[in-house]
Amino acid sequence: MQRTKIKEILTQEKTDYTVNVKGWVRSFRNNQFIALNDGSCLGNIQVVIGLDAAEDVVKYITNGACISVDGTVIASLGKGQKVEIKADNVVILGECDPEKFPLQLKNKPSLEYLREIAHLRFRTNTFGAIFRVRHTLAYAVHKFFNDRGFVYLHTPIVTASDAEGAGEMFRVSTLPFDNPPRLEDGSIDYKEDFFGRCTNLTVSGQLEAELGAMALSEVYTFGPTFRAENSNTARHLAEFWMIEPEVAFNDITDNMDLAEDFIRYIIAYAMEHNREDLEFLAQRLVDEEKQKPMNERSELGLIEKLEFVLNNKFERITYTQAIDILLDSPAYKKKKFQYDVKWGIDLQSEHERYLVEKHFKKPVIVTGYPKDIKAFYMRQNDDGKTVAAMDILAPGIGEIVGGSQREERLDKLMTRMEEMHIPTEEMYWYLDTRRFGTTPHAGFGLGFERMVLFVTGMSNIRDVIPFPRTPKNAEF
RNA sequence: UCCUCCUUAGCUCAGUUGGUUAGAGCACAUGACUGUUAAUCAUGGGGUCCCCCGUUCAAGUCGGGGAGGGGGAGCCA
Repeated sequence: MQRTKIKEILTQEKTDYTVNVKGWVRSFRNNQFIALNDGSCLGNIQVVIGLDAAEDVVKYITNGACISVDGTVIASLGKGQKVEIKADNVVILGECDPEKFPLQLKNKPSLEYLREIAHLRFRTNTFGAIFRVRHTLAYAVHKFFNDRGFVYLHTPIVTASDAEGAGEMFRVSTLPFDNPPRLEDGSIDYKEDFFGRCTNLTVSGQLEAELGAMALSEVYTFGPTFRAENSNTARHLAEFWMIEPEVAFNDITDNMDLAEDFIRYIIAYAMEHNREDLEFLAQRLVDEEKQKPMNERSELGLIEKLEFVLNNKFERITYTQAIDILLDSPAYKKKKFQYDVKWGIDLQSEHERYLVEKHFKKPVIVTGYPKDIKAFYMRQNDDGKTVAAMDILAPGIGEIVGGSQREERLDKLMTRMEEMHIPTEEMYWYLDTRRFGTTPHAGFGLGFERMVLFVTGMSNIRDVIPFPRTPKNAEF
């Protein structure tokens, strides 16, 4: 018999038909009632077996075991579920020794413990919900851009460009570690390496995305990104997924509009398609925060927070305005900030948090940063001091989007690169777009895991990617 | 990398002023019961108290060092 997904049985609520279901046992009560989950949805189907069931089958129906059930869907005789399966035949597909199985759901295992058994944590309600939501968000990313005529551009994972300065990079090499070929001055001879030059894993697909945009008009990337920073925080990964749209003819305002539409669209898509999972995650957050003092709890529930983002425009301010707000804030006057505030500084986490969580209480887009704290490719404003950068700051997450209008004027771009000691000859391919048919264009990068954090209400980025890579951790 | 907290049974955690035999719930085993919803009840097995060194008559408990993890910060997205 063809397998039926548990989601289909639970949502249709039809009765009196025969089915086959397969899944993993979540609980087995009273030698009669199996809570079975196949990952198709949050809920379990209750499978009822007779008290006369074969003993050599019953003894292998343990938490974690994988079973196949043939039976009839009937209206449940008990309370707590509308339909259940009266089993005619149960086959043990995979035994699970309960004494050795590390995942004991009744103990409400901690997120930290589950991280250590990340290969099994998919079998919990929480991680099932997270990864279904993550999938939906990823799908919505492609749907959003596809519906608007963007081309999905696969930018390279291996790159020889280290010009962007977006952080430490992972070296890609086939040279022997212990005895690499060397030049006369003792430095490593990369001409002998696989690519004939020094190569690394990409830290951003932006520069290549710009090349595509300067012909295809609208492109986006969505791929893995690698940073070899020794960052040990709940918001950083060494391997993460980044989305980088790049649009010809867009200015900084178009760029902000695109980012806002994009964020709203994928949240709305998840709200529509993963309502049950999000409601479960909302309840999880409430339960988790019960242990916190009142003043540290979220003002809004998860669902309310997402609805708020859907229904309210993001606040748009300039960097200069942000500094003025901070200087005028009670927190500044009471010397609550650890880092000083003055025009020209890079905004610290505490400053961003104040703006987003205390002052505006909604996502904030900050534009017009001082050029000295931003990357070379950002378009210089007429004031000679600032660039057309934009950062979107989200409550609880911090920077979720970083973007800019790009400097399309060759002379200004070259001058800036020279000031920042970026080799213009090596970057000829980037500069060629400004030499041959240049035009204003803009784009941004969005950290996908940070988006998943925001939507699921989780607080550690290691819990929203299946197998997190962080300093000293590449397990699984 | 810095600050801070934590590490006791397979899991979650208690363990008083340093005191003699380290506990509970869950999980597991055996038995009972059978329309349960984290099923229930009874009985039972289960410990490198993270590691090393030290103080002490005596260390899970105090001190020093180390490892791993959490939270915050920096770097960064």
